[in-house]
Amino acid sequence: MPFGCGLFTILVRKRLALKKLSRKEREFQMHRREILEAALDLFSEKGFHNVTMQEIAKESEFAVGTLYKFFANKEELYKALVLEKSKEFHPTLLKALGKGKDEIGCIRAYLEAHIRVFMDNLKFVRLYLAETRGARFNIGAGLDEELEKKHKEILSKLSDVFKRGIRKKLFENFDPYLLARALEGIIHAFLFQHVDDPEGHPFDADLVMKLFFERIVKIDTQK
Amino acid sequence: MPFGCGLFTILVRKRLALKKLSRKEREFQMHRREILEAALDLFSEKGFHNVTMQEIAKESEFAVGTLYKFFANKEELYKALVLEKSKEFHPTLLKALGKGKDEIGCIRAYLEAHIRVFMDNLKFVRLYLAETRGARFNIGAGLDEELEKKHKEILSKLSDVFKRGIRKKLFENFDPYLLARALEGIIHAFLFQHVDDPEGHPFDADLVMKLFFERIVKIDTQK
DNA sequence: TGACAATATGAACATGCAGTCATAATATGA
DNA sequence: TCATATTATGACTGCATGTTCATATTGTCA
Repeated sequence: MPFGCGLFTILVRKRLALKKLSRKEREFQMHRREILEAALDLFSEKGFHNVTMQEIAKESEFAVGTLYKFFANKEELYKALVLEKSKEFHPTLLKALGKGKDEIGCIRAYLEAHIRVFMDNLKFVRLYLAETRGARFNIGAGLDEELEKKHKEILSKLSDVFKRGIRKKLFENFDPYLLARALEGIIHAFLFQHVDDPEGHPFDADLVMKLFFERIVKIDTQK
Repeated sequence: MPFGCGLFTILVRKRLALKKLSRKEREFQMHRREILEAALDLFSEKGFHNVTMQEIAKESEFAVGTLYKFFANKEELYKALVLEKSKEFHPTLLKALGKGKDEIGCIRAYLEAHIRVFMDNLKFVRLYLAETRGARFNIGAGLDEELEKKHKEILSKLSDVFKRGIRKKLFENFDPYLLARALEGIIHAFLFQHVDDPEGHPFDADLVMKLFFERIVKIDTQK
């Protein structure tokens, strides 16, 4: 029986999770991570359907059969990759939203966290955006729902911040949810721009704050 | 030899393009369009890799072999679909950019055209955004370059408008290219929101204009 | 109407790849 | 060191699907 399966092992792992991992378990997790890392390189470069298990095997220096000791199939491998990475990000972003002194501070903290986290993980961002935005054609089902839920949660918390700001008369009375969407849209636009051409138009949290919050027209020509 | 190939036919088609098409030619184009229409339904629903030629054949009510009379292979079919649709949109958007009285008017006209065109073609928008944003994993090469060029052209013209507005002291002095990106980001964010939940948060050109151009904060708490 | 050309058809073929499993390699511990 | 258990391996299999082509169907015109 392969390591890491079966009821007994699950119980053992549960127990160990609270104390410390056995060498076996550490190695198992290490190998798992190596596979995911190799898979990330390939998937982010060529997309789910243009990567073969052979390639992942070669890149990670395991045999094809070994991959199936860690993941039930290609789809599960992909899901694990996207979901586990996302689970690192989402709490960071959510936490950041609670860190400001006032509502503007919260938005700013969120922005900074967002930019930092994404800049540090550009390879993953390609995958994440492919799943979050655009067409999510990569897998059958299961990934969508889970990611969608987390994404909605962030949008919801973000619009709560806007809502509070509006109630406090800090912000103009726009639809808070659309404000959240708009902010996200600007961030993504800049991230894309940056991915396309990292040297081109540098941007940071300051710039996004100014663009988003300050008025752009000087004279009032709105009808 | 299938209809529509060969030097002679090309010359004939060229001549006819100026006058009118033969019945044969009209039928050929009609069938071609029907295939593309069926393919659009399927691709926009399931993505390039999850649609088979069999399915396209069934949906379009042609035989598999017939599809290959119109398109060299699956990839060419997909390319034709995306490129031809894009070629309808891009000129509309570009033209709209020249239609305003002043720079704000141009942006407004662009926005209205953008929203209208996209709303009328939601099925295609899914594909377009999958190719334009996010990961463009669908095909080898060839589509990317052409679409990218057209997309850059619009961004460039859009930032020219911002540049003129800044020079005229109509707009604050932001990087015009980033303004263009930001506007596009907001539009896309709202479009996505709309695709996800058409009843939820309605938006129109007015709203985007206000969100983009008007300041959002009431009191000045910027650092 | 019939003879020929143009076009459509879908069963069959070829290929690529996800997933398996008998065997090899390695680790364990007596 | 050896017997046994554990884990890794990659050649192989089965299937899905893009593409072809011999045949059937339809259109054309005398």
